[in-house]
Amino acid sequence: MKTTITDVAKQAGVSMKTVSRVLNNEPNVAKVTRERVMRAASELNYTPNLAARGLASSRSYLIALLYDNPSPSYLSNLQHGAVEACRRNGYHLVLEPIPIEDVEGPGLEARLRRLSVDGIIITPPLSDADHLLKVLSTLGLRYSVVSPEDIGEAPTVFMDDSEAAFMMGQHLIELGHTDIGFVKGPDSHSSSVQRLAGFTSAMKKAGLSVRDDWMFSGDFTVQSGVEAARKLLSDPKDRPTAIFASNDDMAAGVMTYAARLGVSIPDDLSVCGFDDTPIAEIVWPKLTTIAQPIHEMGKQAVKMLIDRSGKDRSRYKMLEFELVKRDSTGPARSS
Amino acid sequence: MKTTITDVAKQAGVSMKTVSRVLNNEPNVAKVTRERVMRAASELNYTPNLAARGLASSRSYLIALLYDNPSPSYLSNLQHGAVEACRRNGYHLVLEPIPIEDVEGPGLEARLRRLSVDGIIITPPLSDADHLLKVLSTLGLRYSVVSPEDIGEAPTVFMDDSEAAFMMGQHLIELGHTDIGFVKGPDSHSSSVQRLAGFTSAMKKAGLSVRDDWMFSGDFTVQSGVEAARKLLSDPKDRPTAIFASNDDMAAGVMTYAARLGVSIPDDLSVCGFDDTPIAEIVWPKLTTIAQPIHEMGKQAVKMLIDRSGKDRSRYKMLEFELVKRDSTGPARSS
DNA sequence: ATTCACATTGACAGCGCTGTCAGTCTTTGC
DNA sequence: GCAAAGACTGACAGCGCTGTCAATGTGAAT
Repeated sequence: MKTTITDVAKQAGVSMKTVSRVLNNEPNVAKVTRERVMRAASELNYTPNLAARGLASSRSYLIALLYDNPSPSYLSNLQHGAVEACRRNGYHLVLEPIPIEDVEGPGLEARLRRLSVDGIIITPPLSDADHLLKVLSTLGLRYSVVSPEDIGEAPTVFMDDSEAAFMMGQHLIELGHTDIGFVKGPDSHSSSVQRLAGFTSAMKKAGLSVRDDWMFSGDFTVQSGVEAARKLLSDPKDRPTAIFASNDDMAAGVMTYAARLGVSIPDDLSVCGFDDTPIAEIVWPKLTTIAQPIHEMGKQAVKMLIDRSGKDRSRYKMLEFELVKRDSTGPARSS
Repeated sequence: MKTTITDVAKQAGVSMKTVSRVLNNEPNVAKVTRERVMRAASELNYTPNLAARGLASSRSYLIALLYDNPSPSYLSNLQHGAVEACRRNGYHLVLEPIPIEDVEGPGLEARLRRLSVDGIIITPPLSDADHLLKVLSTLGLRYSVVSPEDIGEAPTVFMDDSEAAFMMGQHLIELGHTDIGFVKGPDSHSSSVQRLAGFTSAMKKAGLSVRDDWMFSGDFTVQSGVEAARKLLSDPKDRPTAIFASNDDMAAGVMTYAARLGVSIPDDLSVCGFDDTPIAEIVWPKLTTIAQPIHEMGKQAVKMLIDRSGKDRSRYKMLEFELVKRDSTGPARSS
């Protein structure tokens, strides 16, 4: 029933190997031969058997995406980018959730070994799990990392979170704000650290200081943004005039709480976020934030895995972010 | 370097075939033998070669998820459910985006054939593409469908969109609303049709009618919700007191526009959505909506593919929705 | 004791493809 | 014109596993 390479070979009057060569775009096949084979293949509706190919060539044409519970929109963007790059090169993307708490566990190594893919993409927060990267290296698996930091010796795709936070800080400062609150992300994410650092350095450069009691840690959820806002805005006499949240969800939380309090944005309070997720356009007023090239990161992560021998041998790729000014930030009230 | 089944067999002092039996949990292996093999395998750190297994058994242990540009949170939920079910059964999930406009195209058949997975999951809006389902059947591929309608003869997982919309309609009516506007989704999604039908029937049952000029079509985006609200609320003298949007994004759009207009929710206007995406908790006031068991749908879709011979032979599975009452709907103003 | 069913095991032949290597046929350089 | 280099092609041996079928051992049934 199923047509094999042998059938095609017979039909085209050549050897199996030649058919294989044509199908894999190998050089050194005469043009006529190539065409004859192509025709035969399409006449017979031939479809290569991936398992057989994999067995013989020890390549699976699969790439795994390892992740742990990121925000849906982040994951979805990254995926799209990755899938797109995969498709363009004849690869497929398989999903592999790894709870970060399992990273140190015993089953991990077996699980990774069993994966049998041609390449693995590591996404935050897994990128911060040194142990994972070490195991991957030990097992000799190809992988690339999407990470806010360029660590280790694996191909890395990243964006300069720190620089972006710096620019956002400057944006607020240019608007005349001096009393700025900050909502941090969890310390375990290195992007949290980077973002804080960028903000702090912008403040320092402007000769401003960051008040400890205007700095709260959230966990990247809307709820934690609300909590942070509750504290930051507790004293009507002594409030920041701007709040920089480390991601959009927390910024949305801050805005929600401010609205409930009757604090008007951006007149009484400027708010900005980070990531440019869909919420940024949904909240009102629309959120000023940092747009990450997440889609592109997914693409690049795959490319670095596939272009094994390409000319572009750079080990890392830094992508550009964009400061998207919308309506949630405005000039500081001249009090 | 790589340990093969032969190595394990040697180490355990049995034949390859026996090792294979143990690894695949086949019956008729003596307990002692089984244990000896297990030990040998783990001592050697043996990992089966998937490609070889696939070639010999013509099974890939892969399941493909076909989708076209759904909302990130929908996709992500469904994926998680599907991946979870896959993992539990030793399968892996591969992503396969199919732009709906390609469904009728020439490349589709080849692409599907080439996929070589053990099962395929079709998600909306692809579930409405009859041609796609037909091709899959023709090719003899196993597939299951996630769809608001139970059509065709393939295993189907669904939720009663119509019933849910009916209940939401009743909810508004019970609150005393009689002037209700509706924001439809695109006609090409059968869920749009179902939701409208459910709403209409609730209205009819209460002896109310749906005004044509209070009914607008959106495309499931926030922006289209804004547009619809602009029209629905254009005449301050003659406005609906409640608006039922066919999904949360459009509901959020309606709320944003209402806020801009100074129309207070839920005092002046009740708004409700459908899907219970994360936005529902982010907007203020929080959105009354229908929670879909999307995660569970993903799981079931995989299960129906895998349990080929299970006892549970029912061809479809209807899952329960939940009407989540939050703060965006309230009693109609007694004018 | 003898037969028979069934549990347990192993030998062996591929699954459909690609890597290796060797063979033939053209070019090219001088 | 002749050798060397290159272009093109095919034979063949597996890749690592599972399906088939036959061989053996074991206890129950007669």
